Amino acid sequence: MFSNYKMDKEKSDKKDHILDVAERIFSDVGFDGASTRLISGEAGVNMAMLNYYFGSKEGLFLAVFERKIASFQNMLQNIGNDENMSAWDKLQMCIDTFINKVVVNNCFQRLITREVSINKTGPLSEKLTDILMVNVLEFKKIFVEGVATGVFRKDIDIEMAIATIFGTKNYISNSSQLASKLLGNDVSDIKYMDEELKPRIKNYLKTLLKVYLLNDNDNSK
Amino acid sequence: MFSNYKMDKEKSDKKDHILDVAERIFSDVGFDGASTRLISGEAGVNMAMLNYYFGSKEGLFLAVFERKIASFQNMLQNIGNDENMSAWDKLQMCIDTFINKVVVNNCFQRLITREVSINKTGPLSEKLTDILMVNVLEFKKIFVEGVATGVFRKDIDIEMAIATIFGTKNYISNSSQLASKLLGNDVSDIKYMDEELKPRIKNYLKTLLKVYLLNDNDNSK
DNA sequence: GGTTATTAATTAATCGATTGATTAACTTTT
DNA sequence: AAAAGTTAATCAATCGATTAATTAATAACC
Repeated sequence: MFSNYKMDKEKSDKKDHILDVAERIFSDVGFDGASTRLISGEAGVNMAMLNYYFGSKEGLFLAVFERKIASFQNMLQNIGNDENMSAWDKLQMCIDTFINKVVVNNCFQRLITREVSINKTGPLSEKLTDILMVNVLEFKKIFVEGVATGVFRKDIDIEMAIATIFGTKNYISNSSQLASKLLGNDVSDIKYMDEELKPRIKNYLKTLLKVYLLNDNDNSK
Repeated sequence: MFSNYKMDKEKSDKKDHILDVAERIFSDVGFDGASTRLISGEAGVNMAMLNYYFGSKEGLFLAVFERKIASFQNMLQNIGNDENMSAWDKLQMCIDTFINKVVVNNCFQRLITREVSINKTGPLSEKLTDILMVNVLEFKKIFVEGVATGVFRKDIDIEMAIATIFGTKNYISNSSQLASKLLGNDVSDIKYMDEELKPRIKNYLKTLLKVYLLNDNDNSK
């Protein structure tokens, strides 16, 4: 009983540790660039353990992916299902959640964007796309609600607005080098990221979408 | 004399052909995914020719890159240096040029975005970033001019607006699968791309930036 | 409860395949 | 004859995956 529990916990700890390391390395150098030798080496386990636990390199990658995605989707859905908020409030809150979450895990988000952009029509690429679509659809639901309730203008381009939210964020967080040159600051500096860049992105996106989406713009303010 | 010209032309044709093939393959499967055997095979040349002409696989990649980027940068600069246009007109024209150019070569743009997002601090990644920055700075110049001439509002976030232009476009064009699901159409369908999507992106970006940037918004229209 | 059989976990060594690059021989052009 | 272009063959390195052997943990049995 006790030993059973202990054993399960240790095993899961070890798996989690491998997933932690794999996530970091995948994010840094991409799927192709991350060798199983490097991952197992930095995780301090034998190379064969990766196949023993996850079947293959691709299985390891999917395990990393699935572990990561769950919590974020739950947060979005909880906001979307709140009855007491207007669509605009929901959208603002989702943007906050999105920027908070995704800037912390920006290396992981980079990984996803990169792998999805590869022209492979394999089950891996399909699966990644499907999971990303869940987030997209959460945003879309809010936009549709906003139009239906009259909070948003009727002539907005919902799909493009979604592309702007995700695209703007990706552009900043997907390439540290480019973003650092554009912004004149080191975006890998956590202090700058937390105290300046994150609030700036949030504020910008809200201001931008406010003038584009809302019916009752008060431009004098 | 004559034979010299002929020879140079044939050689350059051959080189160009290799670059054409390499560009397509690099764009489809990424730098790591593209083997020199595959490239040379599809180009119909011996594998050793790639090293003979371009020194290495990385040299070939840079050659592809540099050949591609020149014409686009010239177009942007010509627009930016036009004395007879307002900053807003320039920006609109740059957006048109950008969407036209980049949607045609979307696979190539995808390649750049992907490779730049890899956390390598090598000369290749640096060079890619530098070349991309040239385009970014062209846009920035227009924004700064717009603020200085009073055409744009003074409280706009220039860097973020740039991120929105590039980011929104990238989000649509970097993943065919995701974009197709978001838009409900096959974005790899050239007819749909040319007749519907491209005008839609242009119109959206102009409308969005107009309400965000301009001082004299006529929202009643 | 102690001993043994069974299963799970882990290791080192190695497999075949593929990678980018190079060599030396050969052909064409100058 | 010299130089440039081109080829097939091969290099060493690395890749993901697998094997067989060993150790650790669990179950079964007397």
